[in-house]
Amino acid sequence: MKEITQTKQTRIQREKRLLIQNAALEVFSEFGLRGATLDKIAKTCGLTKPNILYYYASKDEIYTEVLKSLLEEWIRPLKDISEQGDPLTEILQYVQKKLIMSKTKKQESKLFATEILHGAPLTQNILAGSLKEAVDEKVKLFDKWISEEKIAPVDPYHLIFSIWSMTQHYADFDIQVHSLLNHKNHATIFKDAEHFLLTFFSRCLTRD
Amino acid sequence: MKEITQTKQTRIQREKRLLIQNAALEVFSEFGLRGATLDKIAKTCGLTKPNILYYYASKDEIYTEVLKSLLEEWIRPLKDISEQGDPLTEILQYVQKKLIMSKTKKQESKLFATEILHGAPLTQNILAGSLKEAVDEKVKLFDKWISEEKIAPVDPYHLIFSIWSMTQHYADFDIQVHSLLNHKNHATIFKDAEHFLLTFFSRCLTRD
DNA sequence: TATTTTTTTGATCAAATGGACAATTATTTA
DNA sequence: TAAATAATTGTCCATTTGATCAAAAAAATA
Repeated sequence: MKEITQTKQTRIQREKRLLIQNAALEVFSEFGLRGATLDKIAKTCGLTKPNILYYYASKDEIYTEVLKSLLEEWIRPLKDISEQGDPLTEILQYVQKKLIMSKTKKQESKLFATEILHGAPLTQNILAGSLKEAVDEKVKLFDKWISEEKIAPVDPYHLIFSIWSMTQHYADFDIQVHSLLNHKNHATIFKDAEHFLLTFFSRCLTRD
Repeated sequence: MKEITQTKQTRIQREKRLLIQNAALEVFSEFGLRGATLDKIAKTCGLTKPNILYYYASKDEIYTEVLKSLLEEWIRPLKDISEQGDPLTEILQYVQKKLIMSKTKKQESKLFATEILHGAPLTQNILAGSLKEAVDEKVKLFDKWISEEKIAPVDPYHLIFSIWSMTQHYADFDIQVHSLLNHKNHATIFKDAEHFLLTFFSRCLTRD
């Protein structure tokens, strides 16, 4: 097995690769690329180290693959913002979706954050590529909504940044959030966060 | 030199320790605790590896010291929020200060973010200690301002989280920000961000 | 200046770790 | 079922890296 063409994958190959990816996500998100070891990943998924290297040529290749599949998922909700819907509703729904992702995809959020934080060595092209495309498209839409006076005038890029940062904060900085909120119930925190964010953004987007 | 009592430090000790700390900040913020090597730190400050280990017992000790001195600086602007001032002005000034810190202390921001992201193994006690104290005090103040109807009612904890996340985003995710904004001029980005944030928060805090 | 103390460094070590490989085992296919 | 292919693993290797230490150099002190 040198080249795994997507169509010729064995059942075992599919299963094991997925197994490895899940373990890798867990380990990479906790320890980062350099802190993660093949041994840790191996132990996490119950395989041996050489067996992992039978499916992936290198540690870096695992990392890249995990990150790549993550990124597509990461962009998707943004693309769901519809020109047809009510502007404020569409944006608030996006905020909600992103917050839910922070709640249910914490590991993914942390891995992505670590990658960007350390210079995005493996994702620079994606940032400048498909992500930028998706963002630019929605920025145009927001500008249109602003010119039609359907939402208050704000810089659309910075609006998107604010949604990303505020929602992802609850995943990336969960330790801090929990620590400062006296380790309050997880569900409660997210309920409060949701209420705060929706209030916040609707106030901001419905004023001249 | 076994125990360095703060008062008995040599001139050389003070100089070299500072030299090492600066280099360590640079390297740790770029590569994280595990990605950073003593060799890199040594090369960055022009010392040899054993020489560094003459001043610090271990790599972890360097990391801890850098982080500790960073944290005090990090909390300070929060403490500056004054009960005497105009509530909205005080909060907006805090936002401004935090944004300036993101601009001028990018490395510190990234190092802190990485630490929290990976479970704050060395700062947990500080989070639960002095940071929590400072936050709780300001939360009380915000609650007071809300009850006096001087700012709009919002959850003060989440308000603080939102300020932190939105301002620090411009340091921590600078790669992404620059990439999506066509590598626009650095100063311009921060000017736009400032305008956005001030508009944003004043809208949110001046409504029923 | 002579002596003591501090600082610096070259050489070296042990542990961790990514990866290679041949031999073995399991699975698929003809 | 036999042959071929795929999957698994024990063993080993080379490199990296945090840390040690004794000897040399520099600086401080008496």
